[in-house]
Amino acid sequence: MEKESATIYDVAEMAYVSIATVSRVLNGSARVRPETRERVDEAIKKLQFVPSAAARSLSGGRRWSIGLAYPLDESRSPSAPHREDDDSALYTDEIIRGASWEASQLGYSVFACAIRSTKDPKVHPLQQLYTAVDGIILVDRVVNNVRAMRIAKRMHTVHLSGSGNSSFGGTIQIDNASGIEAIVTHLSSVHGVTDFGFVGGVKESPDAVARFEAFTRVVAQAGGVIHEDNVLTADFSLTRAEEVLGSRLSSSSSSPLPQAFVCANDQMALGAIHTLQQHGLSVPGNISVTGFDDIPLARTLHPALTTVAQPSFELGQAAVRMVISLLDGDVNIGTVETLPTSLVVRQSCGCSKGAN
Amino acid sequence: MEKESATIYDVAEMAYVSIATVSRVLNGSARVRPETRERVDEAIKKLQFVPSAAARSLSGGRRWSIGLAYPLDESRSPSAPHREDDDSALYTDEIIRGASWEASQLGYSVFACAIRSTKDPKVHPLQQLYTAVDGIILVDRVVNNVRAMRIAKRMHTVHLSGSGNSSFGGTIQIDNASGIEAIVTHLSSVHGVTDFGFVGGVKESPDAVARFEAFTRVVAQAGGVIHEDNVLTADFSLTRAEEVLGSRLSSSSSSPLPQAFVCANDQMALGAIHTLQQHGLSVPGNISVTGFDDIPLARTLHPALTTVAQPSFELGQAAVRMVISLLDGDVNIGTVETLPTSLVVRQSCGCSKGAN
DNA sequence: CAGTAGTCTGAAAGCACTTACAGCGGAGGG
DNA sequence: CCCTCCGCTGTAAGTGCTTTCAGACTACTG
Repeated sequence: MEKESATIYDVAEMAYVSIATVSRVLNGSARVRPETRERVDEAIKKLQFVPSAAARSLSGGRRWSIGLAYPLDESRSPSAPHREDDDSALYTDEIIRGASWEASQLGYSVFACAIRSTKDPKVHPLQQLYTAVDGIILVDRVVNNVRAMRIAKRMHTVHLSGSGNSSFGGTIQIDNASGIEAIVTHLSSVHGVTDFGFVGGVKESPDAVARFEAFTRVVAQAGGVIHEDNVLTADFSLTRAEEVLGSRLSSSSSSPLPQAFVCANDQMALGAIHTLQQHGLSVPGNISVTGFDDIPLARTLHPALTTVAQPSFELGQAAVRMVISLLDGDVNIGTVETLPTSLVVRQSCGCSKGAN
Repeated sequence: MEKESATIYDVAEMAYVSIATVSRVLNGSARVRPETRERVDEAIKKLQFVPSAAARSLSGGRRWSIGLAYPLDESRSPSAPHREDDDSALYTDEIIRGASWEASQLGYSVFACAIRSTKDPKVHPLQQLYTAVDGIILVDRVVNNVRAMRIAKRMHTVHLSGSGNSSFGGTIQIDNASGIEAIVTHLSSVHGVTDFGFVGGVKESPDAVARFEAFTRVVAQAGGVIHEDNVLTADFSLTRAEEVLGSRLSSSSSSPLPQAFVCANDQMALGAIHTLQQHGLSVPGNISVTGFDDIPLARTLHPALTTVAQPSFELGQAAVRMVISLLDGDVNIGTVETLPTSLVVRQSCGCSKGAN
């Protein structure tokens, strides 16, 4: 069953030159006499020769490809059907598209590899990947920090949505702070909200932390208040958000409900809206809810979700650009790039349909 | 800027053995004395050694990874914002997830690589990809047949949604015929449709051809009629479908409009519905419209689209399984596997909201 | 016409593995 | 006690490329 193909030796033979010359033609680097180059090109075409990336990379050349590792949601198994709220994956897909597009502009290609966190095979997929590429993009927390460090030690790495404190590669992050700021400011100035609640994510996520910090800061600046009972922590999932908010509503808290719940992502906002409605509260009639991410579902919902859009495509592009800069030595380890977010006003904040 | 890592030599030195023995431990193949093996394992751990996939594959070993090439929609560029009907991409994403999942079950990883058709760089991304993997999955028509042949010559290949006449690899296709059959039968027996119209795709697409053939055959079997004027050809896109249907409606045709338009995919069905509504026709009041693919948008539409669901995830899984079988020699070149489709009844055929 | 700079090309040394093949011991049989 | 065999390990060749170094040749100079 073995397949075989022409090698650089075959080309050299056919063109009456040495393999070194063929290599030069291939890489366009050194000066080769035009007629020689032509002979070689012809032989390449005739033999349908394609240089082996394996050999090429072994000998230290560039592979012109960059790897992108992203988490494969475990809920996506053959047994589990597509879930409505499972659109978090879309976020990743869009990043991959941005990365692929940008890479192709720059003469690279990206190999995207899904990593299953629960699976720990003898040889990690990431290891396969990173010996086949020039640099690696790590989406969010595909791997733990230990492994990330290990990878970064032998491969140029950029983290997407990382904490930014990574001294072992580049980081691309979005401007969580200004996104939250826009939300809170809108709520405060347009809807007159002064009493705020928050539904946050896990503390391990840099994004979650950044969003919460920005939240408390901006609310204080706007002169609003936050009752401790109204600061909830879920794990970025819809169901967990429903649980924590459910128990908050059932408990006899001393503080009143806030006028608005700011959620750290859209999934949790959906959960929050659902739970509030179940408890007989109208959104945004009785209480406003906002999200973060702008997943596609957010716009078709009733009420449509007011949220913060992340430039997913651009995130991918920026990551590719940074990896290549790292490769070329144009940029230093530890560089952090922050991409802007934009407020998307819909109805769940209290704005009417046509507004903005 | 160079990164470096431990090699097999370092491990050998630390464990007081030869590199051959290290290699044996790595591959678990030959018999190595337990205590020796232990020493080697220890050294590997201590040095955080990871074998270079490049070197490994150069010397003939398996890479334990398979490539997946898919088309990158050109409409997805930085300048073009996300379009509502652009969900065709989701189909691919789901295939990739299925493939990744299955591969990880079987100890492989998949590298997904987006191919831009309009871009023809000096070195094709596919070439990068296929020297880094053991086998390749080609989604739909990422590359033309010539290139596909060339690839298949030196690499085990399986086509997704290919024509199936490919003598140069395996093929996974969906059961277009029974999907269309289900649609037509439903339309005929439940809604009493006898006069059918069709909105088809480009002739180059095996899927388009198969769907149209099945359509004519089954309508005939059901005793229905098809007026030639009502057989429209678009290119799988929403806008093109709007155009061709628009000119059909404006023209003074001798034949009446059909009772139902069967469309070769969902995008075109959306276009058809929109155009019909623009011309003052109600769907499904005056005319039924059906799709094919079951894109997410199909269910949130008004009216919700009756369509045929493809098992995208399973498609990916099957493809991976077949590549590996090809690799192992368990299956022959030219094998074709057909996956079933399922009818999804919603409202655009005329069924009421709660039905089915 | 020798000297010298400048072009182009080839030989060969890696790169980090896998895998015959050979060799080295000790155990068992004659 | 020698020979054979077997289980384990090392030697070395091969994998397809890049790149350094040096050589061959041409084309100018003085």
